Amino acid sequence: MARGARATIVDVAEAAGVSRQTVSRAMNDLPGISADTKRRVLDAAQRLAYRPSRFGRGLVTGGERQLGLVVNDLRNPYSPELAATVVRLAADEGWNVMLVDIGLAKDADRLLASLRDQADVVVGYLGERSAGWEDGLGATPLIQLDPGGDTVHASVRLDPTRAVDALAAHLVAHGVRRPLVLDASAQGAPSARGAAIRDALARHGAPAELLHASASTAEHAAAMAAQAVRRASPPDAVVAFNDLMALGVLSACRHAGLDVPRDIRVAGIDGLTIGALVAPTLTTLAVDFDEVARDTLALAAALRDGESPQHRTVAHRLVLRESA
Amino acid sequence: MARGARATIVDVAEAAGVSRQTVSRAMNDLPGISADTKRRVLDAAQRLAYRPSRFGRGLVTGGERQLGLVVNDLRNPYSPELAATVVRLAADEGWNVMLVDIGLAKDADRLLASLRDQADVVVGYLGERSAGWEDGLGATPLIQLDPGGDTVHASVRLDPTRAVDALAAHLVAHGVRRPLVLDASAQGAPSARGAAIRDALARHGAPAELLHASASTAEHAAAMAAQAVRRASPPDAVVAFNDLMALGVLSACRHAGLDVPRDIRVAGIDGLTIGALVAPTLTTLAVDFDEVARDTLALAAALRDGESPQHRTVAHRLVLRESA
DNA sequence: CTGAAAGCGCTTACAG
DNA sequence: CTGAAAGCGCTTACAG
Repeated sequence: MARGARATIVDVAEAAGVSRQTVSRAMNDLPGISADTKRRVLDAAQRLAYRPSRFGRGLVTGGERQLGLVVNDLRNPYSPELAATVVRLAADEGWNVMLVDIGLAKDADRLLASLRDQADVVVGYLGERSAGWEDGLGATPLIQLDPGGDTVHASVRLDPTRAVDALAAHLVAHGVRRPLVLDASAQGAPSARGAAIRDALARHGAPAELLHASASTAEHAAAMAAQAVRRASPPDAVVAFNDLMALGVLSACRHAGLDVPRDIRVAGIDGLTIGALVAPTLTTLAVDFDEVARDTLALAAALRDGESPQHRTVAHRLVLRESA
Repeated sequence: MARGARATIVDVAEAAGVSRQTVSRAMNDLPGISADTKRRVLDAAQRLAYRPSRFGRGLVTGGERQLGLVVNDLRNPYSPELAATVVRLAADEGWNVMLVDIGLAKDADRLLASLRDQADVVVGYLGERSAGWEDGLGATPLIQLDPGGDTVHASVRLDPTRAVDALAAHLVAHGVRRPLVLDASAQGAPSARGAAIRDALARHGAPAELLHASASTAEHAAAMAAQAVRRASPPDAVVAFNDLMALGVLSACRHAGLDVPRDIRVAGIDGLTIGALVAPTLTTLAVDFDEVARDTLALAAALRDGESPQHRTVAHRLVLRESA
């Protein structure tokens, strides 16, 4: 055994004076080995700090299933809430989860290659990088989470249609007449959900102004909301692209001395846990993370077994709280 | 190639009419292959949906470094904030991160075995499970995050001492006389940080009442705080075991019609991002996640290279905001 | 209860 | 530019 190199099964076999497969028996709690021999082997293993190579073992056993989970920015609580659910359910079904934050990555190419090589199935939000990723992943199966357009890959989509309609009806019923939709999209064009909200409000008789934030952060949203509420004819409701932005809006309203929901109503999208902790608690269109995670794992299992890509859809649910 | 089985390098070689190492050259963008041959190989690979086995490759290349990150409960934002930082910095240094939530796991044994086999180094909060885990991990190196007592493993500790003292001084200077420490610990005995806060307050002339929550959730904290503020002689400050509990306290105060910080001051520990978004913004003892993650990765690299376990300490920092 | 042989899927020298 | 050989570290039958 070379100095500094990791011990292999052969090193342990030599140290214990047995054959390789006897070492394998001892390490894996297999039958057909005397207690005495087993102890001797385990002692030698410990002495050499022996750890079976996951590659050697995986080559013959097939290895464990590894799911590559790609999120956009773990600093938005949406990502960890989803990741938490996926990690929990994945563990129950025997998948390991390799977590990759593509939003913060300096070296996206390396991460991509890493996912391609290390994960059996990749699942995630690719956003506008979809095209490049689809190439970079090669033959590694991909499940797209809420893809913008059509996709040849498996996908789990979110459908806000019904919840958006319910929210619009609720707002209008409570007297909202000048709603502002605080959208977020890199290109400056309305996002799909931004457009859906605007359309629903219009249908219910309260045409909305549409504003675009260049980044979907609380800070951006707070800054834009602070400006909007200072105008001569301020909005009487703000529906934000996501809960994080809605929190920023709440913060701006508070600093502007506005009472929510009396002076202005605020709603977000995502259904983050934190929305129930803030003051006022946040009305939102909630995603059922459990359902998304379950669907995702079902699709992943199918892909891994060589089945063709499937598609699922999860609907948002209107959760009325204090803010709207 | 068997029906349903994954294509191997040999299948591609046969389909393309070349040898295995020519396939390897094509797949890995190595030199010494004609453009024509390469295209033919890549075509065959695509046709067969060929994906190089990470085990076959890892066996000869040594494979990528895999860090097993163990968190206690991803639903507490502390875990994802830490995970986010670790994932980001780990990616920069070429580590993959396998994320495991031990708090939510049904089958901790399987997860442990999985970690032992799949990760090169395991890092995490083991809490009261330390003993069992240390055995279960076998020879896989472990870095304990903020271990309670002494440990033979590498560790990154958090040290609240100075920040706690600064907080106590601040509270007392602002007239606090009847502080309540809302602690959390499974055994009902004061936690290390609970005791540190109590001692610091006593030193500064404001002996505190110590209350134990059985779980460190916002809900538990809210319930206990709601009771405490209803008493004849309510506390004039609450320092919570962590930010999540402090958020629960804020919520309880709000529902009780108390103004924070005028009627009662509230502080937490952790420095969660969300603390800056709530109303009022939360005073806290912040952990520098970047420093923790950097230290962790440094220790992990050392362990992987066979060096002996090291120990680091990261100090909390008092962040004064509106709530105290 | 123990061991000799074969093989998992890949890459790395080395020949040609 | 291409291929035959060896070997990475393990487990799975199969003999004894």
